[in-house]
Order: sequence, then C-alpha cells, then structure tokens
Amino acid sequence: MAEKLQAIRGMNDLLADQLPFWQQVESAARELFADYGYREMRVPVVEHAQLFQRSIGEHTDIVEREMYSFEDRGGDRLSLRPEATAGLVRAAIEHGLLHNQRQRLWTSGPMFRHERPQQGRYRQFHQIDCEAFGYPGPDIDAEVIQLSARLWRKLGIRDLSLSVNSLGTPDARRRYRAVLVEYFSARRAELDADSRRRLEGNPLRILDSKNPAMRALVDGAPRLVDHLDDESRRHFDRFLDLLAGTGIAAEVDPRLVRGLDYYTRTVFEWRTTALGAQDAVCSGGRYDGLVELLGGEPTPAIGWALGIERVVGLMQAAGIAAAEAAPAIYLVMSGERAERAGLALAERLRDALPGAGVLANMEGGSFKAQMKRADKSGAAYAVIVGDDEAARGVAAVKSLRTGAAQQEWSWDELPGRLAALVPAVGVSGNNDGR
RNA sequence: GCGGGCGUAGCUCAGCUGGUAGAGCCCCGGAUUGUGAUUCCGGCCGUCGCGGGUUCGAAUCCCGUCGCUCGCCCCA
Repeated sequence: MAEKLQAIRGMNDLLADQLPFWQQVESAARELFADYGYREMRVPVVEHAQLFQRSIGEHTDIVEREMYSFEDRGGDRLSLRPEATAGLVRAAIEHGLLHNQRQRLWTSGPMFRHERPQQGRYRQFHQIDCEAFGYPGPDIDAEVIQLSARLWRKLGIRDLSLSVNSLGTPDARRRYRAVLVEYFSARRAELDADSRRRLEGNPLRILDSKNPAMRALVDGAPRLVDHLDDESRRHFDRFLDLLAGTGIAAEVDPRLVRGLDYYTRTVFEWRTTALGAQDAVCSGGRYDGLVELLGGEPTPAIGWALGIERVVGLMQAAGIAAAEAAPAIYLVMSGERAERAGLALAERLRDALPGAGVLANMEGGSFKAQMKRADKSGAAYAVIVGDDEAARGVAAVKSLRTGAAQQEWSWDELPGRLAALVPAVGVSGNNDGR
C-alpha cells in the first residue's frame, strides 16, 4: 500500500456523524439573522497580508506569529484570514456599502491561525460573524448581544456568562495605557515572565493573566473604567442600562480586554467553563475606527464572532442531541426482476414524498441482510419488492417501528398510501445521543 | 515557541515483572427456501506509529523520531 497522507495538523475533517450539530448551529443562526434583519455576505478566505496587519495590529499575536502568509505566483504577499471582520470591512468599503448607509450583515466560514492545537482550538476553525455598520449609539450594542443570547436559547445552551467592558476611545486607551505601564513598571519584580513580555507590547493584556500569583497585583491596578472619556462613559452606562432592560444578565469585567487592536468602547465575551482551557465562545465589540483605518469614511461599527467548534462542543458537553433525519422508507428489492422494477418505483415514491427520504437498497444481499439494513437505516417503513411482488405489480409495506400489520398495495396506489402514512410518523430521529 | 500524557484490528480497548497478539463493536454469512432490532454459531480485519539498540527471543526494556492529545501562551 502507498504511504498514507494525513490531514494538516489542527485542521479537522468533519464526519457525517458530527454534521447534524453543525447544521443545527448554522441553520439556527441563519434563521435568527433573517429575523433580526441581518443580511448574509461572503468574502474570500485569502486577502492581502497587509489588510490584517493594518486592522488587527502589527504587534498582536495573531499577526506576529499566527498568520498563514505566503507569496503567490505573482509575488503578492497574501494571508489566509485569521478572522472575518477585516475582509468584510474591506469588501463593504470596496463596494460602497457604507457610503451614507447603515448595514446589518453576517457571514460565516473557515478562519486560520497557526497555533498549537488543543481542545477547542484549531488551526482551521469556523466562525459565524455578525456585524453592524453605521450605528453609533449603544442600542445596537445591546441588539447584537440580544441576538446572540437568543441563539443560545434556540440551541438549548445554558451556563454561558456574559462579561462586558468598555475600552473607550483610542485616546482614552492610550492615556490609560501610560498609567498602566507606570503602575506595572514600578512593580516589575512582581511580574511573571509572560507579563514582563506583555509590558512592552500589549500591557493591557497583563490584566487578563491567568496566573493566580498575579491576581493581587492585577486587582490593585488602575482600572480602565476609571479612565474613560466622558462620551465613552455615557455610551457604556446607557449600554448597560439598555442591556439590563432586555433581561440579559451581564457582569462588568474591568479586566476584559481584547486581543485585536481595532476594538473601541463596548467589548463583550460569552464565556463557558465546559471547554477546558478555552473559555470564550462568542466575543466582540465596537470598532469605530476600523472603517476609516482601512480607507473608508469614518463609520461606527460593532460585531461579534462565534466559534462554531466551541458551540458544538458546548452542545455535546451539555448532552444536547442534534436530530439526524432518518429516511421514511427503505426499499428492499430481492431478485433481478425486483431490482429493475424497484429503482423506478423508488423514483415514484420520491416524487410522491419529497423530503421524506426514500433509501433504496443497493448491491443486493440476502433478504435478511436487506431487512437488517432497513432497520439500521432508521427507516419507518420497509417497502418490500421480491420477484413475486414484481410479477404481480405490488409491494409489501412493513412498519419497522410499530406493530402495525404488514400490507400489500399495487404500485399505483403505493405512493398515495405511503404519503398518507408517512406524515403521521414524521421524520423520526435516528438519534442515539452521539 | 515551551511543558505533561498517549500511540496494539475501521472503532473502543486488554495484553502483569520480555517467549513473534486477543476481546467487544462494526461488516459478511448461517441457525426450516422471502421478513429487521434480542440470542447463538462461523467468517473478515493487525508491517503492535516508524527507525535503531539490548536479548537466544521485544507489542512488552532502552534511545531516537514522527504523530495525536491536554495544558502554557493566545484566542473563537
């Protein structure tokens, strides 16, 4: 045998058994976006590397060490997208979507970051993104969170907690940053190695340290909320007020800072304790300066991204079952003559029962084997055609899930009879909780 | 980039202190010629991750290597 090739590390195959969970998440999101008036948009997976360097920030971990970047045959420096917002903003500007306009948009697809894989963290991962442009006020901040909260409800996910914070304007953040550097520099000896490194590049991240030994030091640090500019302060207070009005519980977390440079004012994160070391399931915030930074007119914006792998992981951890549609009918065909007639009959059944699922037996097999397959497929009924039935132009219909007596109908009446039977049974789930 | 754990049939795993591999599931067939899910019988399935070393002999010991996984970092 030839040498076997493997998938790239951190890039997963999604097998059929897993997919019902994904489809449930994706269709739930799709429906909600439509309900809230968000329109879908799709952008390329590859962009100029510069786009991400400019938007995410040169000195972020994503840009410094996690991007898949390469030169194409034409010598252009390209990157696989590590997140969706930059590409979406680029496209929105390029197509004039933000010219004097407000947009509620969403997108989804694969993202790429070259990190060490672990539970809930992969090199190719998938996000669903929600973005709103042209809305400066705090009401939209509350709305996008409302949308996400409804998604959890729809999927049956509980036990997520919402943390919120405000990063203020870039100016306010710069001033705060200076205060913070001063504070930590004076206590340099107490900092761990990671924090010392952060002190140079991204001092705000020290606040986010998971090292318990750093806790007291971090708790004593000056707080960003105390250094907000007045306008951001008002925005944040009103946002909290609006959010409270929606009934969604949130905790203000002064240590919540984001890893991407472009965030301003409101930031938030839905967290879990069910996924090992990865606690962020969905997070986002305002990025009021990004559109201008990427060459558009100044346009306020806010958005969030959710990690599909993590949401699916939550569903599985919580024992939430994703229903896999079982076929309504399994067609057993025994004998050459029956097979010939059976394939045509299967088509007639599909015409009469769209969406119900008519699974035709293939590759023959003993009668017993076919009945076993019928059972295993989860089908509600076995439609049996042997050479005897084929000769008489009839089919036997046996219920596999109830004790109902087997019946025999002619091919002409079969579609109608089954159509009357199947809706009552519905598309029964073949769900064993995997 | 740094640390821990693990690599035996398609899957889940057993194989104690070395004597060239086993179970369950899956799949196929059979148990009165055409009626499934239970049960019983049989069959199929392995370069024991790879390379080297120790040994009369290694899946079992040692070294290296690759891979997977969890954690640090970071983040969805």
